[in-house]
Amino acid sequence: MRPRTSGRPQITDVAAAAGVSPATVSRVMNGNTTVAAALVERVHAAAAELGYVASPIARSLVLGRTQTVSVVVPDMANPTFQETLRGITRAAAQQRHRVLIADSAEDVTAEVELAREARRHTDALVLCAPRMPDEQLAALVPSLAPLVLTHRRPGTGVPTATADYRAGMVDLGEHLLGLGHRRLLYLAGPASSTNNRLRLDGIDAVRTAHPEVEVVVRTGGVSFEDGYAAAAAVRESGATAVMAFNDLVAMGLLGALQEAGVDVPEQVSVTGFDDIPLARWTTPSLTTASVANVELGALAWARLAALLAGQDPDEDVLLTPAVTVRSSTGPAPR
Amino acid sequence: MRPRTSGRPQITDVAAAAGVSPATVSRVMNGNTTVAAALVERVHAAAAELGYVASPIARSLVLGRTQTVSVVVPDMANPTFQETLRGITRAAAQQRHRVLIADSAEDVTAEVELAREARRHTDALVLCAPRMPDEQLAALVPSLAPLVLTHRRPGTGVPTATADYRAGMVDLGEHLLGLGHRRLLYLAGPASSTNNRLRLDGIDAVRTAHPEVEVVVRTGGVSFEDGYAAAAAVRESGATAVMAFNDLVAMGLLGALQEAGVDVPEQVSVTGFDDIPLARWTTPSLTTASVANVELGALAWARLAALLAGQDPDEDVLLTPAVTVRSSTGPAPR
DNA sequence: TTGAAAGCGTTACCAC
DNA sequence: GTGGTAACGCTTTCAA
Repeated sequence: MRPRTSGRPQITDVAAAAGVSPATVSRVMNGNTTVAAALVERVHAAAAELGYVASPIARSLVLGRTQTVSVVVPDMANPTFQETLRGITRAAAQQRHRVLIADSAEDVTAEVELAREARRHTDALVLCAPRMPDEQLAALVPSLAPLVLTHRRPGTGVPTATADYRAGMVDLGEHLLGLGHRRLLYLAGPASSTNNRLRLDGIDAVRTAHPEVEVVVRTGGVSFEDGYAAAAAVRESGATAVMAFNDLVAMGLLGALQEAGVDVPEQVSVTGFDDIPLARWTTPSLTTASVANVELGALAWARLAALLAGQDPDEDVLLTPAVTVRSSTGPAPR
Repeated sequence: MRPRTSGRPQITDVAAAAGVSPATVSRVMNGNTTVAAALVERVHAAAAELGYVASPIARSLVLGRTQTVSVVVPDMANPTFQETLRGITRAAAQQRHRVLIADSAEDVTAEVELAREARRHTDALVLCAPRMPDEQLAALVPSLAPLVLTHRRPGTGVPTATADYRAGMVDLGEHLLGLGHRRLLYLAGPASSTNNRLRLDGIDAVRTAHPEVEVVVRTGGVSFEDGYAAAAAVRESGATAVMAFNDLVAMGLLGALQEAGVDVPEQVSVTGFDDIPLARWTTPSLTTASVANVELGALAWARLAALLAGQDPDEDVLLTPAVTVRSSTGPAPR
């Protein structure tokens, strides 16, 4: 016979101490009301005495659920995913669920296996901004369900919570046009990125709505460094307003322009995207499109919770980013 | 008889398909070498055919381990803990361990219960910057072990990985003194915070080493807003150099000073602490003490891994923050 | 080398 | 109401 592996008291210990059967202890611990008050009392006393808490693993095995969900993010260092993860975690905690986290480090191959793995250990899965192509995702869905997506467009039949990047871009564009700008520059993100694609769609919508306006697109990037490096291209372009792919790029650009003696917003207006916490604190503070990622996370959890409860999740979420006007945009020069 | 709860193939299915016993399947799946090559072959084929993967829950129950550890952080929105969490997660993933995350939202009461809860579900626990007092922590240790602490001083007998905030403060002070500053101001963090206590110790060390230097202490805070609000106090103090509790406070101060037309570093030098990702991108860029939190996380994992393997963890980590000189500090005026 | 069977610690069905 | 006991899906001892 093997020695008892855990030093912790078990249900049989409590049962013996209370002079009842394990079944009764289980009933009491789970709040089953069909137990005589006297026994309930004795069981609680015995459990408290021994410091008994049921083994979650054993419960998971018999109940078929872990009360835990997994979240797979492409990059834990990215503020967007940090916020989303926070939203999910806090919402899940409210309903006594735990969150297992997996970071794919932007590796598409790893992402697939990580998702499978993570899902196996938990009851459900949130894929944040999955990088894998639609077909691959669609093929995975059955084995990953219950599944919710964030930062990715609906279309796979999976409940989704994301932001309307296209609309955000349009709104930023309109803001700049309203300030009199007629020559805009979009510093694009990675060509392969869905979110960049959506922003470009927004740019196209602006072009269509305002044929008199010129919108140039240049490759920018995703990071401070990329934005910093784009300063030269910005100055050459002759644009009076620059729309960066995200806040990081915008901040890098801001720094480079300042160093070059270019006044923002007097000479050039700059917009970001995302409204990361620091956007408010740059000099000048950054006009950007605020994406409510924490809320997005909470909404993703709500859909997952519905799925777990066997209910139909609410319809897909498409949060419209709010244009937050700060000091980095102003009237077009001259 | 209950219906089979999971739709997934089980070990008995594979055994049947391969014409062997479940025991043999288990042995093959776990790489036990005492199985005949022919059987190994057949089992692998059957498993692949059925898409069999052993249930982690069932394995956990019998093996007594989950291959999962918990990390409790006081605030997921805090860059320090995000970085530490990332360090832990990535290091753990390398050794095929998962991470369960819990956010106490700076609630000391919740922290204790959260830690207990999290630990029950996993093999071990990392407490990041636990806010609870020493005695309470010491009392909890037995029930939480294996346990590792980050961002907290050793002393409880628990393996610890933290940064030497005192030394960082001293080094920042010396940097400023080297620039000719003779009147410094420290914008203190929360009085209850251990990390503020350590920084104050550093301030005291500077005072002792340089009796001719005046170091004023004012309550600052922890956030951008706090730093922004401290600008007036800074100007009144007459200090030529300000040491902020952290980068966030320093950035808020930078913004307020800029708005007030105070030149940094020409009129006032400013230092932060932590070197969060954006410190490099403020204008002017921020001189600060860099704490290698990702590395700290990895080191915490290493200690936890040792504990899990039944080995003695390496000695406690006390990383010295590196003074990173950027543009927010310069020679004292006049 | 292989298989039977006894756990791992619960829950829930079925009797009483 | 309460207690036996068969699952839950796996690993590992023990025998053959």
